[in-house]
Amino acid sequence: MQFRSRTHNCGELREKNIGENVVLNGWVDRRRDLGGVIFIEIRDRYGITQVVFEPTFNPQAHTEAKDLRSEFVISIEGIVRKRPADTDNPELPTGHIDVMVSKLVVLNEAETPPFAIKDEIDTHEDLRLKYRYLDLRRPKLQKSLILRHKMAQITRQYFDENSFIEVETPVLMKSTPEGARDFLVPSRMHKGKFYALPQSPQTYKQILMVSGMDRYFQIVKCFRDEDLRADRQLEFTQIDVEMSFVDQEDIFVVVEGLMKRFFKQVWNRDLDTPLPRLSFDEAMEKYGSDKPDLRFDLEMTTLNNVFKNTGFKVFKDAIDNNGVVTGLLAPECGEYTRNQLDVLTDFVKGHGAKGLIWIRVKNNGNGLELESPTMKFFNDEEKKNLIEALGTKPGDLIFILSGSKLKTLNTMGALRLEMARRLDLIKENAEPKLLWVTDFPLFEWDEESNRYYAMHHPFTS
RNA sequence: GGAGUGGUAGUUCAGCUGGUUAGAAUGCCUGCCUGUCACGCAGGAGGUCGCGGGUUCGAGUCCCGUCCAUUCCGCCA
Repeated sequence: MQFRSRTHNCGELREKNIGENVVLNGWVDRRRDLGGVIFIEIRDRYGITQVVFEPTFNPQAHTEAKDLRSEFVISIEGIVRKRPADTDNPELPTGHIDVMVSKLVVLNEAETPPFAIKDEIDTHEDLRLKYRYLDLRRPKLQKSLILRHKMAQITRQYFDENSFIEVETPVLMKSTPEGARDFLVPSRMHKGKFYALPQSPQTYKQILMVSGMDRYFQIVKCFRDEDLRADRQLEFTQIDVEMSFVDQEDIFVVVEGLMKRFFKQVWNRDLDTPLPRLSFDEAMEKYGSDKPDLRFDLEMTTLNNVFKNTGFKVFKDAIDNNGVVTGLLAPECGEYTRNQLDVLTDFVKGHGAKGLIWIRVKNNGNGLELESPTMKFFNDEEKKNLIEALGTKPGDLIFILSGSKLKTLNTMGALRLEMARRLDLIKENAEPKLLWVTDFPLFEWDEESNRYYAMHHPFTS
């Protein structure tokens, strides 16, 4: 069948094109058959354009258009027209015009798709993955791919401007002792032996530094054979960088420069630099995480000083064993029911805590009163100091956890995030809060094996 | 490796302490409709209730097993 190749994509026609004879190719996004007139929205990755079939203009095309269905791939030829008064669609960039069709060619028919090709769907991921080619037609996913492309371009340009060399490193390599499990590939030539897939290009980039390459980067796929999480895949891409003859400050400057450029060129936002910095110790004590979410204010407070002479055995044991007593103030949660508190107790138990101490803060007429099954273990001075340390008000709820330091702080950090979710503190369009976490310990004490083990370090892995 | 939650129409879900013909929305099909844009209106089709076993007069519903999905812990960072 004869048809012309496309003259425009589906996102670019404007009022200045009125009167032109154009050819569009794309997928049928939506069909509105009014009987006498048929509107088809035709979609490609650039956008959507409404095309019109009218029997008085072209009866044959109008008749053929009755059989169009979702996701048919079509080619249309027609005249760009200004839409009649009051029928513009301000939602579409192309919404001031439509195309009166003189010729329709169905390039491919389609079965009814198992889910709608639009952004707002709640179809389960397994079905979306089964029909990945359909899912990828959705504008949202197309935007994601385009975003990745754009960030890769920015990354290459930025590092090139700063004298970095992009080097591809091998994918089939010898196993190296990183933390995670290696993916293995059996070797045909060396029977019984295996290649490992890289968890990161760590060893190669160090060789490059020794070789005098001086500044290297790579946008590189890495593989870790560990159990999945919602935000964790077996394979992922990282921007890998290494520099010689530098100190920590130089690394901050280089990376902040890249982040600044991402924000500007991708979202047209100005990112203030230098970024705030937080030491690992401070991050753990205040937020219970080495990657704290600062988009909301809840902070944890270490209470070791408040309870340094306590008679409460649980706290005393923690403090004597170099552990921690940490508190979290949940504002205006004093009305939480016993049932809600039990759910939260189960939550921290799931993270390895033995239990959760909760205290309701009340007003008894002449001052604050703390109400909790645990209160009998605290003396008046401890109560007073606790109120002071947390700055609590009537109606608040206090949580306390105690135990070995990192584990307990981590658990409270998880509770902090959980409370933020429950209190809806993380707003949908909240400003991103970037920060550096510095001064990571090189080794961490492991209680179970009774030995130190190496912690990962943000600049080496 | 462990724990929780879920699996019912193409899709997303409802279905109470077990009880007549398993529902809704949307999608799909048919008809009507010349300016819609989530078009509208009328009608219709569509189900091995994940699978296997058990309890019961009777199971979508309760029990056991199993598979799959998902979230978290461990793990990883």
